[in-house]
Amino acid sequence: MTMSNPGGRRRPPTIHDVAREAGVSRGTVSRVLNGGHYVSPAAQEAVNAAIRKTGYVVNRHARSLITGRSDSVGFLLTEPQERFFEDPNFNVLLRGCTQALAAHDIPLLLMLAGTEDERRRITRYITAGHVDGVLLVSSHSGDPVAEELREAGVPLVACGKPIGLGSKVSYVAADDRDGARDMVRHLVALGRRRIGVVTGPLDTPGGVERLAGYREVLAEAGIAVDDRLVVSGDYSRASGEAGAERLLAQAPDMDAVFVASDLMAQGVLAALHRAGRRVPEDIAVGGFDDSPAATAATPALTTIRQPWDRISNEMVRVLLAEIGGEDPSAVILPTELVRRDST
Amino acid sequence: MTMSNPGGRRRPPTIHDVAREAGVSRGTVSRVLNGGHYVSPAAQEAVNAAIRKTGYVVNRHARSLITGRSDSVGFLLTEPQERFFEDPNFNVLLRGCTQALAAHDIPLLLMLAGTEDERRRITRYITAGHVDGVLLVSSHSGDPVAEELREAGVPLVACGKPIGLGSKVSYVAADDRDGARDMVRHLVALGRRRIGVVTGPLDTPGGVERLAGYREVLAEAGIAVDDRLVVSGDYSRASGEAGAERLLAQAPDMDAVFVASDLMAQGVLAALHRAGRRVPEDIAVGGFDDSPAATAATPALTTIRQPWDRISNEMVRVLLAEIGGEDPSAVILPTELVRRDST
DNA sequence: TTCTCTACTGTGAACGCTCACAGACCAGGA
DNA sequence: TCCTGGTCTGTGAGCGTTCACAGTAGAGAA
Repeated sequence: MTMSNPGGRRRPPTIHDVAREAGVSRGTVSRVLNGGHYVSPAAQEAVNAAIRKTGYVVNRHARSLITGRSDSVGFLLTEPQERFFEDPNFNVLLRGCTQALAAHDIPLLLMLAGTEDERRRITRYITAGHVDGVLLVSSHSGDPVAEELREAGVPLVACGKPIGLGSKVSYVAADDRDGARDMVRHLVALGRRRIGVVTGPLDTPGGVERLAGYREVLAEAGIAVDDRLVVSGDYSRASGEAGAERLLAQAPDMDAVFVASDLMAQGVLAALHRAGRRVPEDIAVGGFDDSPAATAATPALTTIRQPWDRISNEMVRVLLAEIGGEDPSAVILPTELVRRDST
Repeated sequence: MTMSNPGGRRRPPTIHDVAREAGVSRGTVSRVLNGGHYVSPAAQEAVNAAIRKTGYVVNRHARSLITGRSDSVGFLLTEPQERFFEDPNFNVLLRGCTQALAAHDIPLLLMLAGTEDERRRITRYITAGHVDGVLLVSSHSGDPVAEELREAGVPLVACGKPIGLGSKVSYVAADDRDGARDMVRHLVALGRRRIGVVTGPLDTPGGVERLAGYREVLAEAGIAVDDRLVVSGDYSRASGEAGAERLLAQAPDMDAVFVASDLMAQGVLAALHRAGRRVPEDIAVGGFDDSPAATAATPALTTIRQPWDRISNEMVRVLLAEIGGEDPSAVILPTELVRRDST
């Protein structure tokens, strides 16, 4: 075996090499590459054979240079990163998006905008057209990146309803309110009446909506809302622990608690255990997310399953549609109650 | 405010626009962009001002087309993905690499090669020169992707020592054996003599080395190795649980157990709890990784901290060096014993 | 003065691809 | 017969950048 370029990387074949090999012109090869319209079957076949023989792979830089598209999308994280990387849902989302994009042969660029500097750098990078669109993961309101990108006309799909922005940005979200309703109805159906809640941050849609669902069900069940039964957390385990302690102090007769995330619910379980309350006998605990934390908890957590696999698929679908010229759209996906041992 | 292109994305300024604005030629702008050698201070200043004024950002596609470099690197995951995404260390690694690369203004492309199809597609993509180098996360041996990439001459840095490949591939790893030694010495120092071990998969360096460290310390302490005290897991929580049950059945007098990952250790704790053994009174448990699972466990886990932040930094450093033409190199980083409540 | 050397600058020519266009060919209808 | 319209093909131009090269100007040496 002879090596024309030992130890290094060979000069890859170009569209020209393929054309010569197939005995056709560059134009014909290009047409085959882009859908094969207006190409005779004979030419089609010759080109495909030549591509296989030469091992040709299209040079995306050259293509992007002329088309103006980059055929890649960004996955942008604007939260303080620890929180998201700590969140098991994030993994599922990232994996799902990567796979859904891979099916379209589109690479995913991971971008973290933690500090102000990074934020600026990334905004420039994106608005310069280095990605065709952005999958945005940032639930907090008032995110300047999202606003800037929207103004620059960059196709954008958020995960969860962005509070700060107008209605002109696409998003995909689980039906938080309905999920919360399901869980609280479940607790009510178990005969519980002193139902506490540990909400998420109230500047996030998840925080607001899940609390709203809780209130609605109490109202429809004719149970008065007691402010001592409502505390807020920040989705972290520690905040769940602190929240449960506050609830126990304010309302010792609590017989159930709806926690707006599984991670917080883990903290709640720890606090209840420490306080000597049995779960679910004394206090039933319902989580939200159906993350790995739910099954890891003792007892295993009854929770609301968010359809993360579908969410990531929908985010990609909506983004590609928007890149293709369609108008922004919102997708709300249903949740599901998963009953385990904590209720 | 007038909008030349309302609603859409403006045509971004080119190097030509900058040159005109600054009253110099394309060449001079290009020189400023690439380090500023052989450029007069006056021209330098004029160009920088023009860049600020026009909001110019270099078109990486055009640059890549001519330089042959892509100025991006791939982060390649060849494991069955669930496992890695379940692994908290993976997050830290991914985050660390993204940040370390961002400091060099290099985007990270996330690539998952789960199925055979994906593997082929990604190999083609990479060898076609769409990334300058690859950060490889795959601890199992016999990985065909790594071998193919190495043969194609693609700069490559593995996380953990790749078992299958020759010595010609760079890697960065924690000192597994030394970490295991520290933990087992710690258990011995506590007076434990019937020390079990739940290893990782024995086709991974982590599996092999941590077991070797365990054996070394027992030997140096004059404790005979008892095969009934050695079981293997696959780093998953469930396998830890199963492993602990097997250990309890085979060696009921066990008074300590070294578990090769925190996630497995969580499973071990659950099994011990179910069996009515108190930790650490009856059985001391030592983990490995110092992942979030360690602090989340009850009791909080004594473990070996892997320096993931340093690992990701080193991986990026070594990869960039290799892209720059340096020879492959291996980096081994020290671990640290973190004492908590389980020992 | 003239020659050399260095610092600096501008100008084609690529890089590999797509796109618009023009032309060739063949069928069917007038 | 000629024309029309569809299918198919090749060609030149150009995307925005870097690179090699040629050239200019000024300082210092001969």
